[in-house]
Amino acid sequence: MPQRFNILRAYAKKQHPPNIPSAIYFSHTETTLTIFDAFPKSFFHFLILPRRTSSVSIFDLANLPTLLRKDKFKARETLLGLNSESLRLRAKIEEEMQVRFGFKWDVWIGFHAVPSMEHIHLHVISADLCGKAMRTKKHYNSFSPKSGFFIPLADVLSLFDAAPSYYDTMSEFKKSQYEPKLKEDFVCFHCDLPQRNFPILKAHLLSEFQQLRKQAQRQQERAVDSTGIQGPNKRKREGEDDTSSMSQGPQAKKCQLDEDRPRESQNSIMDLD
DNA sequence: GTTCTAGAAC
DNA sequence: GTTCTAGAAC
Repeated sequence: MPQRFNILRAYAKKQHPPNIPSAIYFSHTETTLTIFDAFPKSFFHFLILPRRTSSVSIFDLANLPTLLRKDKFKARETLLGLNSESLRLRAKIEEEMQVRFGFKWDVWIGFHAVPSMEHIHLHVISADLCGKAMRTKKHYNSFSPKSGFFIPLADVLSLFDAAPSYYDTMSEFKKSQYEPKLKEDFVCFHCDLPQRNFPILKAHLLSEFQQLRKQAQRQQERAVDSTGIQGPNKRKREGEDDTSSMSQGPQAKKCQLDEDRPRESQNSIMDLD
Protein backbone atom coordinates (compact mmCIF):
# COMPACT_ATOMS: atom_id res chain seq x y z
CA MET A 1 0.00 0.00 0.00
CA PRO A 2 2.01 2.94 -1.27
CA GLN A 3 -0.27 5.51 0.30
CA ARG A 4 0.33 4.05 3.73
CA PHE A 5 4.07 3.91 3.14
CA ASN A 6 4.35 7.63 2.35
CA ILE A 7 1.63 9.04 4.56
CA LEU A 8 4.01 10.37 7.23
CA ARG A 9 6.11 12.16 4.66
CA ALA A 10 2.96 13.83 3.36
CA TYR A 11 2.12 15.02 6.87
CA ALA A 12 5.64 16.26 7.47
CA LYS A 13 5.56 18.29 4.25
CA LYS A 14 2.42 20.22 5.20
CA GLN A 15 2.98 23.96 5.33
CA HIS A 16 0.11 24.33 7.76
CA PRO A 17 -0.04 21.15 9.91
CA PRO A 18 -3.38 21.94 11.60
CA ASN A 19 -4.93 21.08 8.22
CA ILE A 20 -4.10 17.46 9.00
CA PRO A 21 -7.27 15.61 10.12
CA SER A 22 -7.94 16.40 13.77
CA ALA A 23 -7.98 12.71 14.64
CA ILE A 24 -4.31 12.56 13.61
CA TYR A 25 -2.88 16.01 14.34
CA PHE A 26 -1.79 16.76 17.87
CA SER A 27 0.65 19.70 17.79
CA HIS A 28 3.59 21.15 15.92
CA THR A 29 6.57 23.47 16.21
CA GLU A 30 8.73 25.09 13.56
CA THR A 31 10.80 21.90 13.29
CA THR A 32 8.56 19.06 14.56
CA LEU A 33 5.10 17.59 14.08
CA THR A 34 3.37 15.44 16.71
CA ILE A 35 0.56 13.11 15.68
CA PHE A 36 -1.49 10.31 17.23
CA ASP A 37 -0.35 6.88 16.14
CA ALA A 38 -3.29 5.58 14.09
CA PHE A 39 -2.86 2.13 15.62
CA PRO A 40 -2.03 2.69 19.29
CA LYS A 41 -0.10 -0.22 20.80
CA SER A 42 -0.35 1.29 24.30
CA PHE A 43 -2.84 3.48 26.17
CA PHE A 44 -0.79 6.47 24.97
CA HIS A 45 0.99 6.32 21.65
CA PHE A 46 2.27 9.28 19.63
CA LEU A 47 4.69 9.91 16.79
CA ILE A 48 6.97 12.93 16.54
CA LEU A 49 8.18 13.74 13.02
CA PRO A 50 10.97 16.15 12.10
CA ARG A 51 9.93 18.78 9.56
CA ARG A 52 12.24 19.91 6.78
CA THR A 53 14.36 22.99 7.37
CA SER A 54 16.59 25.18 5.26
CA SER A 55 19.46 22.77 5.81
CA VAL A 56 17.72 19.37 6.13
CA SER A 57 15.56 18.32 3.20
CA ILE A 58 12.60 15.97 3.15
CA PHE A 59 14.85 13.35 1.52
CA ASP A 60 17.44 13.61 4.29
CA LEU A 61 14.61 12.70 6.67
CA ALA A 62 13.56 9.54 4.85
CA ASN A 63 14.96 7.31 7.60
CA LEU A 64 17.50 7.29 10.41
CA PRO A 65 20.46 5.80 8.48
CA THR A 66 20.04 8.43 5.76
CA LEU A 67 19.98 11.28 8.26
CA LEU A 68 22.93 9.92 10.27
CA ARG A 69 25.00 9.45 7.13
CA LYS A 70 24.22 12.89 5.76
CA ASP A 71 25.84 15.27 8.20
CA LYS A 72 26.68 14.47 11.79
CA PHE A 73 26.10 17.96 13.11
CA LYS A 74 22.75 18.44 11.39
CA ALA A 75 21.67 14.93 12.32
CA ARG A 76 22.43 15.64 15.95
CA GLU A 77 20.58 18.95 15.84
CA THR A 78 17.53 17.28 14.30
CA LEU A 79 17.49 14.51 16.91
CA LEU A 80 17.95 16.98 19.76
CA GLY A 81 14.91 18.81 18.42
CA LEU A 82 12.89 15.59 18.54
CA ASN A 83 14.27 14.93 22.01
CA SER A 84 13.13 18.20 23.55
CA GLU A 85 9.71 17.87 21.96
CA SER A 86 9.41 14.31 23.28
CA LEU A 87 10.13 15.49 26.82
CA ARG A 88 7.39 18.10 26.58
CA LEU A 89 5.01 15.49 25.25
CA ARG A 90 5.93 13.04 28.00
CA ALA A 91 5.06 15.65 30.61
CA LYS A 92 1.63 16.09 29.01
CA ILE A 93 1.08 12.35 28.86
CA GLU A 94 1.99 12.03 32.54
CA GLU A 95 -0.57 14.69 33.42
CA GLU A 96 -3.19 12.78 31.50
CA MET A 97 -2.18 9.48 33.11
CA GLN A 98 -2.78 11.04 36.50
CA VAL A 99 -6.19 12.34 35.46
CA ARG A 100 -7.44 9.24 33.70
CA PHE A 101 -5.73 6.41 35.55
CA GLY A 102 -4.89 7.98 38.89
CA PHE A 103 -1.17 7.29 38.60
CA LYS A 104 1.67 7.64 36.13
CA TRP A 105 3.97 5.06 34.65
CA ASP A 106 6.94 4.98 32.27
CA VAL A 107 6.94 6.44 28.78
CA TRP A 108 9.29 4.97 26.18
CA ILE A 109 10.86 7.24 23.58
CA GLY A 110 12.56 5.69 20.58
CA PHE A 111 12.62 4.38 17.03
CA HIS A 112 11.88 1.10 15.35
CA ALA A 113 15.20 -0.26 14.07
CA VAL A 114 13.48 -1.17 10.79
CA PRO A 115 10.53 1.18 10.25
CA SER A 116 7.57 0.21 8.09
CA MET A 117 6.92 3.72 6.82
CA GLU A 118 9.00 6.34 5.05
CA HIS A 119 10.03 9.47 7.00
CA ILE A 120 11.68 9.43 10.41
CA HIS A 121 9.15 9.00 13.20
CA LEU A 122 9.92 8.91 16.91
CA HIS A 123 7.57 6.75 18.97
CA VAL A 124 6.45 8.18 22.30
CA ILE A 125 4.56 5.35 23.91
CA SER A 126 3.43 4.55 27.43
CA ALA A 127 5.03 1.45 28.93
CA ASP A 128 2.01 -0.84 29.09
CA LEU A 129 1.59 -2.31 25.59
CA CYS A 130 -2.12 -2.70 26.33
CA GLY A 131 -3.34 -0.65 23.37
CA LYS A 132 -6.29 -1.57 21.25
CA ALA A 133 -4.13 -2.16 18.17
CA MET A 134 -1.70 -4.51 19.93
CA ARG A 135 -2.61 -7.67 18.07
CA THR A 136 0.40 -9.69 16.96
CA LYS A 137 3.73 -11.04 18.15
CA LYS A 138 5.45 -8.65 15.73
CA HIS A 139 3.65 -5.68 17.27
CA TYR A 140 4.69 -6.72 20.74
CA ASN A 141 8.31 -7.48 19.93
CA SER A 142 8.68 -4.22 18.04
CA PHE A 143 8.13 -2.27 21.29
CA SER A 144 9.18 -4.58 24.09
CA PRO A 145 12.44 -3.38 25.62
CA LYS A 146 13.44 -7.05 25.88
CA SER A 147 13.62 -7.69 22.15
CA GLY A 148 16.13 -5.04 21.04
CA PHE A 149 14.12 -3.89 18.04
CA PHE A 150 13.02 -0.69 19.77
CA ILE A 151 15.95 1.76 19.84
CA PRO A 152 15.71 4.38 22.60
CA LEU A 153 16.41 7.89 21.34
CA ALA A 154 18.99 8.24 24.12
CA ASP A 155 20.95 5.34 22.59
CA VAL A 156 20.99 7.04 19.21
CA LEU A 157 22.10 10.32 20.79
CA SER A 158 24.92 8.54 22.60
CA LEU A 159 26.31 7.44 19.21
CA PHE A 160 27.54 10.99 18.65
CA ASP A 161 30.00 10.50 21.50
CA ALA A 162 31.18 7.10 20.25
CA ALA A 163 34.14 6.28 18.04
CA PRO A 164 33.44 7.04 14.35
CA SER A 165 33.70 3.38 13.37
CA TYR A 166 31.10 2.43 15.97
CA TYR A 167 28.89 5.30 14.84
CA ASP A 168 29.11 4.10 11.24
CA THR A 169 28.30 0.49 12.08
CA MET A 170 25.46 1.22 14.47
CA SER A 171 23.80 3.84 12.31
CA GLU A 172 23.20 1.33 9.52
CA PHE A 173 20.35 -0.44 11.35
CA LYS A 174 20.68 -3.52 9.18
CA LYS A 175 17.51 -5.43 8.47
CA SER A 176 19.33 -8.74 8.78
CA GLN A 177 20.34 -7.85 12.32
CA TYR A 178 17.02 -6.52 13.59
CA GLU A 179 14.18 -8.20 11.73
CA PRO A 180 14.72 -11.65 13.30
CA LYS A 181 14.07 -10.06 16.70
CA LEU A 182 10.43 -9.61 15.76
CA LYS A 183 9.98 -13.36 15.49
CA GLU A 184 11.47 -14.32 18.81
CA ASP A 185 9.31 -15.86 21.53
CA PHE A 186 7.77 -13.25 23.74
CA VAL A 187 8.58 -12.77 27.38
CA CYS A 188 6.68 -10.33 29.57
CA PHE A 189 8.68 -7.12 29.76
CA HIS A 190 7.62 -6.64 33.39
CA CYS A 191 8.52 -10.03 34.86
CA ASP A 192 10.61 -11.78 32.17
CA LEU A 193 8.37 -14.86 32.15
CA PRO A 194 7.75 -16.46 28.77
CA GLN A 195 4.13 -16.38 27.59
CA ARG A 196 2.75 -19.40 25.77
CA ASN A 197 0.77 -17.53 23.11
CA PHE A 198 -0.48 -14.09 22.23
CA PRO A 199 -3.90 -14.08 23.95
CA ILE A 200 -2.21 -15.26 27.14
CA LEU A 201 0.38 -12.50 26.81
CA LYS A 202 -2.34 -9.86 26.35
CA ALA A 203 -4.20 -10.94 29.45
CA HIS A 204 -0.95 -11.09 31.37
CA LEU A 205 0.06 -7.56 30.30
CA LEU A 206 -3.27 -6.20 31.47
CA SER A 207 -2.95 -7.88 34.84
CA GLU A 208 0.62 -6.56 35.21
CA PHE A 209 -0.72 -3.08 34.47
CA GLN A 210 -3.53 -3.41 36.99
CA GLN A 211 -1.03 -4.58 39.58
CA LEU A 212 1.14 -1.54 38.90
CA ARG A 213 -1.90 0.66 39.31
CA LYS A 214 -3.01 -0.89 42.56
CA GLN A 215 0.51 -0.61 43.92
CA ALA A 216 0.58 3.09 43.06
CA GLN A 217 -2.84 3.61 44.64
CA ARG A 218 -1.73 1.92 47.85
CA GLN A 219 1.30 4.19 47.97
CA GLN A 220 -0.88 7.26 47.50
CA GLU A 221 -3.23 6.06 50.23
CA ARG A 222 -0.32 5.55 52.58
CA ALA A 223 0.80 9.11 51.83
CA VAL A 224 -2.71 10.34 52.55
CA ASP A 225 -2.91 8.37 55.81
CA SER A 226 0.39 9.72 57.09
CA THR A 227 -0.24 13.36 56.20
CA GLY A 228 -3.99 13.41 56.55
CA ILE A 229 -4.12 15.35 53.30
CA GLN A 230 -6.17 13.99 50.45
CA GLY A 231 -4.04 13.24 47.39
CA PRO A 232 -4.90 14.44 43.90
CA ASN A 233 -6.96 11.34 43.17
CA LYS A 234 -10.12 10.13 44.73
CA ARG A 235 -9.99 6.57 45.93
CA LYS A 236 -11.76 4.02 43.84
CA ARG A 237 -13.52 0.97 45.11
CA GLU A 238 -12.72 -2.35 43.43
CA GLY A 239 -15.94 -2.45 41.41
CA GLU A 240 -15.22 0.96 39.93
CA ASP A 241 -11.98 -0.04 38.30
CA ASP A 242 -12.24 0.86 34.63
CA THR A 243 -8.91 -0.46 33.38
CA SER A 244 -10.33 -3.31 31.39
CA SER A 245 -12.81 -1.09 29.57
CA MET A 246 -9.91 1.13 28.52
CA SER A 247 -8.28 -1.69 26.63
CA GLN A 248 -11.14 -2.10 24.23
CA GLY A 249 -14.42 -0.53 23.20
CA PRO A 250 -15.14 3.19 22.93
CA GLN A 251 -13.14 4.03 26.05
CA ALA A 252 -9.93 2.92 24.35
CA LYS A 253 -10.48 5.56 21.73
CA LYS A 254 -9.99 8.23 24.34
CA CYS A 255 -6.27 8.45 23.74
CA GLN A 256 -6.26 12.17 23.08
CA LEU A 257 -4.82 14.66 25.49
CA ASP A 258 -6.60 17.81 24.44
CA GLU A 259 -10.05 17.91 25.93
CA ASP A 260 -11.39 20.14 23.16
CA ARG A 261 -11.33 17.58 20.42
CA PRO A 262 -14.83 16.53 19.36
CA ARG A 263 -15.85 12.97 20.13
CA GLU A 264 -16.44 12.17 16.46
CA SER A 265 -12.81 12.77 15.59
CA GLN A 266 -11.68 10.60 18.49
CA ASN A 267 -13.57 7.70 17.01
CA SER A 268 -12.04 8.15 13.62
CA ILE A 269 -8.55 7.73 15.10
CA MET A 270 -9.13 4.05 15.18
CA ASP A 271 -11.01 3.71 11.91
CA LEU A 272 -8.34 4.98 9.62
CA ASP A 273 -7.29 1.95 7.72
C1' DG B 1 -4.46 -2.78 8.35
C1' DT B 2 -8.22 -7.28 7.79
C1' DT B 3 -9.81 -11.83 6.38
C1' DC B 4 -9.06 -16.52 5.38
C1' DT B 5 -7.20 -21.00 6.19
C1' DA B 6 -3.88 -25.03 6.66
C1' DG B 7 -1.67 -27.09 9.97
C1' DA B 8 0.57 -26.94 14.52
C1' DA B 9 -0.09 -26.97 19.45
C1' DC B 10 -2.68 -28.25 23.10
C1' DG C 1 -12.03 -31.32 19.09
C1' DT C 2 -10.62 -26.56 19.96
C1' DT C 3 -7.40 -22.89 20.01
C1' DC C 4 -3.85 -20.54 18.01
C1' DT C 5 -0.25 -19.17 14.58
C1' DA C 6 1.51 -17.46 10.47
C1' DG C 7 1.46 -16.68 5.70
C1' DA C 8 -1.14 -15.24 1.59
C1' DA C 9 -4.42 -12.36 -0.57
C1' DC C 10 -6.60 -8.19 -0.50
